[in-house]
Parts: sequence; C-alpha cells; structure tokens
Amino acid sequence: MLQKIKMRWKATVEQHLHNLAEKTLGKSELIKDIPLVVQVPPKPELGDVAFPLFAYAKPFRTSPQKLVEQLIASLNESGDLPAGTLLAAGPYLNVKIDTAELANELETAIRNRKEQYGHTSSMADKRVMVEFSCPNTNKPLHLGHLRNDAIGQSIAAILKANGADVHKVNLINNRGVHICKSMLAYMKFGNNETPESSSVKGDHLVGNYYVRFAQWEKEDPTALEQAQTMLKQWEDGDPEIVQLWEKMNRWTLDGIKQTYDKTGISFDTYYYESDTYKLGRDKVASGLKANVFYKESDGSVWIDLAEIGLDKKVLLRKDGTSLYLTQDIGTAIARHEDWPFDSLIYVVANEQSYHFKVLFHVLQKLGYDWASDLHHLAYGMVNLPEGKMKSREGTVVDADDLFDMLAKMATSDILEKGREEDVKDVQQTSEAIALGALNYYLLQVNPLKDMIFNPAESLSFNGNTGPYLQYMGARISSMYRKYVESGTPVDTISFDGSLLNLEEERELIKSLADFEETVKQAATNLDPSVITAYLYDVSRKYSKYYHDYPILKAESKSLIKARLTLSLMVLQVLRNAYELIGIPFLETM
RNA sequence: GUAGCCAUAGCUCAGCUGGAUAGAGCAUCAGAUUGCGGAUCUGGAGGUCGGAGGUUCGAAUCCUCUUGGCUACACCA
Repeated sequence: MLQKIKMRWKATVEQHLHNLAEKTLGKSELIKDIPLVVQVPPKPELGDVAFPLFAYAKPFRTSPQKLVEQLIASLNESGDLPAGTLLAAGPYLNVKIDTAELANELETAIRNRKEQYGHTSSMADKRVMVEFSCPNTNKPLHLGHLRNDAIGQSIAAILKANGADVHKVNLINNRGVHICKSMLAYMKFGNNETPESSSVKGDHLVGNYYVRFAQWEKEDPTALEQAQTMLKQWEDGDPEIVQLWEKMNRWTLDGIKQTYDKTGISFDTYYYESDTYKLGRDKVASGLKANVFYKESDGSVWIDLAEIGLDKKVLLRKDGTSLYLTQDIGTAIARHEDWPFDSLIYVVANEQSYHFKVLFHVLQKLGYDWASDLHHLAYGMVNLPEGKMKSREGTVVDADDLFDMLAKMATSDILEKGREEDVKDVQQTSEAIALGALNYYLLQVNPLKDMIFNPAESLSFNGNTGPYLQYMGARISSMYRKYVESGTPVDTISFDGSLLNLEEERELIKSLADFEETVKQAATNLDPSVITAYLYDVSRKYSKYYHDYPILKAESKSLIKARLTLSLMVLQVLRNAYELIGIPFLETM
C-alpha cells in the first residue's frame, strides 16, 4: 500500500525529469538509462520518500542540489501531484506523503481483510513443496531440529501468505546402521522396557539405547559389526528384526509427533525412507542404460561430475544396495509424481550443500527438467555459548528439555508477577510464551548464518524477544477489553485519519501500510527474519506511542476513536505477523 | 589441498537492488510510574564495518588479493 504511493511518486518525478531534460537539454535520451532510485530518508523529519539525484547531475551539467530546485519548481507547476509535500534536502528530492489519506485507506483495508491483511498474490498459482525436519528414528529432536522446524514451518506460512499453494513434507530417516544401533542395544539391554512401563517418552527411550550402544561399542569391538549384520537382516526382511524395527520406530515417531504438536509444527505428507530407498535404484539403473552413469569393474555405479567441477560420486554399492543420494533421487521423483510442483524447497543444514548440488545435477542428467526448480534452503548451525553441540560429548540440547525449561521459567514469571488469576490457564500460557520465545529467537537470525543459542538470554523476557512482542499484543487486547467494559462510547463515531498527525502516528501508519511489502520480501528472500525485524520495529514504535500518549483518555471522542482504531490496526498486523513466525497470540499473559 | 559460507559495538544480531551522521537488544551508567498492564519507556557511553587495493560523484554493501573461522569434498545419513 505504501509501495503503491511510492511508485506513484516515482512515476511523477520520472516524468518531470524527462520534461526537464527536454526543456533544458533539448533531448531526454541522455537520462533515459539512468534509473531513478527510491529510498527512505534516515530521519522522519526529512520526509517519507527520498529520490537521490546524484546520477542525473552529469547529464544535466549541474549540481544535484540545483537539479532538486528545478525539479521542485517543475513539479509545483503541475497541479496533478499525489497527496504530499515536496522537500528539498540537498542532493535529495524528498516527499512527505499525506498520511491522513493513507490512514483512511489503511483502515478500510484492515477492516475488510482482517487476518488476510498483508497477504499478497505475488505467488498465486505457484505450487511449492517444502521439505523440512527429517528426523532420524533413533533419537529425539534436538535444538538443531528446532531451528530447522521453525524455518520450514515459517517459510511455508510466508509462501502461503503470498498466495502459493504450499505442501509441507517430512522425510523420516528410519533405516540404516544408526537405526540398528539403538535396536541392537535394546535387544541386549532392554529387558522389554516400553514407554508405558517406564513412563519415558518413546523417542527419549529409543535415544537412551542409542547412547547405550555408544557405551557398549567401547567395551565390545564387535558391536558395530553386529549392527551391520542386523542391517543386512533387516534388508532381507527377517521377521523378528522387522517387528522390533516397527515397534521402536513407532515409539520414536509417536514421541517426535508430540514434540511437533507442542511446537506448532505440522506436515501435509510424511515420506519414509524405508518406502522410498528402493525407488532410486531403478532410476539409477535406467540412467546407466542411458549412459548417464557408468559401471566400475567391481560392479558399483558412478557418475562423473567433472561438468560441474566436482569429482566422481558413487550411486550404487557393488552389492547393489543404495545410498543416501540414491534414495533422495527416488524420493524427489516420487514427490514430483505425487504432487507436481513448480518448486521444491529443501530446508536442510548448509553442511549438505555438496549433497544437493550433486542431487540436482544427477536429476538434471536423468532428464527431469523440473530439476531446475529444486532449491536448497541452507541454514547455519546452532551453537552454544560454550561451543559447538557434540552428541559424543553430551552437549546436545534436547528439544523437549529446552521447551520444558522455557515453560517453567515462564510459569515462575507469571507467579512472581501475581498474574495466575488473569491468565486463567497458567500451563497453557506458559507454553505459549515458551514457544514465542523459542521461535522468535531462532528466526530472528538470517537462516544462512550460524547462530549462537544462549539459553539464559532466550529465557529473558526483556528486550528483543518473542515475549516482548506477545506483551504488546496482550496490552492492546487489555486496553480494548477496558474500552468494551466502558460501554463502547465511540463506536458510532467514524474514523478520521487526518487526526493522526503526530510523528509517532505517521510512522506507525507507514509501517502498517508497508506490511504487504514485508511479507512479499520475506518470500522473495526465503527469510523469516524479515518478518521478525518488522514485528519488532512496529512493536517498539507502538510501545513508545502508547507510553507517551493517552488513547482511551485522549482529549476528544473523535481522537479516542482515531487512536483506538490505530491501536487495533496495530494489533491486527501484529497477529497476522505472529502467524507467519509461529508466535502464539495471547489475550493476557 | 580444492570448493562453499561467514567476519559490523564487550556479547547476540540488523543494515533492502551501492546513497544522507552505520542501527537494535543484552550488559553497563543515569533517569521516568496519582496512568489505558513498569514483562514498559527515555537518555549517556560504546565502531578504523577483519586487512589492503580497485570500480564509482558515493562502498559495510560490488570486484581482486589477503588474514582468520566454520563446513563439505565417505561404497555414513
């Protein structure tokens, strides 16, 4: 909405630049290829839109400052300008836009579109598949998964908000030696323990045996060999092994799904490696026939990656069994058959960049033209202030433990502030705060970058955090309740945007009007941190405004109406933005 | 060794396609509450944007080189 106004101004200024070029230079071709840059001035008093004119100085053979003066004169002569005021700011031509008109437009838009406000159609009719999470079934989720999940879930929401048809998929890594390790340890040391018998969440129980295996491996050098034997038995369909595999997989998946529920993660389709790993084999066989691949003398199948500047890569072992890459080929093809997509986004750690480079290339060579629609959204590692998470050193932060710790912390805060009566359900509220804290912390960093997760800092409810944002929503909600209790005295008065002319109000209106653009940019960049930054900016602006000016006690009824409406618009936009990054909205907290 | 990613305040992070005096939070120092939720707000201090060249009217941003860190380059997933 703000963007539209800016573009209108841009077109107007461009037109006048050309007129000016005709008039003073005799020809406008000289400036035809110089793009007019649109910016935001660094300070509010400098206006709302800025056009730097440096680049035009040379063809006009004058200083940018003088050009600004001439341009303003030209613009002022024309009676047909968008609403606003022109400002000469040195080499910049600035515009202070008329926010009264914008406020009215904004009010209508938000009233009509409500939770849809901010949604765009920039990706309408695009079918996008998003793959994320992809846990192993030998242990519970850890902090790294939480970042993956948060990014995947958020990207899906953001794309959807831009009109895309989004399909979220998970790929369960449920086969391989690592899975057999926990199975083997369970067989040896399990004593038929079950999640029910020991009251341990299934994924944690299986994870305990994975750890147990690592201990046992140190004592018994044949442990790994035994695990490999078990894998062979599994592949051969040994009924006893398969039964155990099914049982333990179910335990893990049930546990992981509980974690998903708690953290607001969901999928449209689950794929299982055990179902798809064979598919890739056939595709490699046909690729071999088509001479895309070649066979070594020992029978293994390879691809030469010289074309993309890489070495050779194995696709099938000499015994014909498939590898990680092989099965990902099959999985991709199966997915495209199941749900033909325009684009498939893999949310996977950046340490696998090589893998995806190869995967995409192989699919290309196999003749799938949609291979160019595959995208690896690589994200960085999550480290701890003490250093890296290492499973071998036991410094991995468990997802459930972390979440519970956050929730407990929130609870003690609620009790400390004596708010248990107001929030009604303390447990539910605590979990909502914990989730807000977690998602905001994980998403505020550009996905690409490694980040440091500081548990102590994430537990803080001050500053640039999820709970701070939730608090803004709760405060506005509280104010609105108070208004309703008072008998809705200004409900019949109509909203008048021209009353909102404080600098703080203009800034808020501009921000709210820019939400659509923000949502679009988040999708273009595939970056939820665009939304978190926006949310924090709006919240901070509103906090200051709310702190400095009375809303319900403003001096006139029409001003109360205007400010209350602005506050409710802020609330609506906050809620719509929360939705995109997994921050639960709370009426009270 | 080869390739990719990263480097901004003491710490954690922003900085959109190059543009005005590089911004937040935490920590630190100093303030604000007869109020619509103080889980708030205001101000101070804190920077050679890893380093060196280059392109440009103009560079944290683009190019080259360089230093440091992380990751990958498995018949593991």
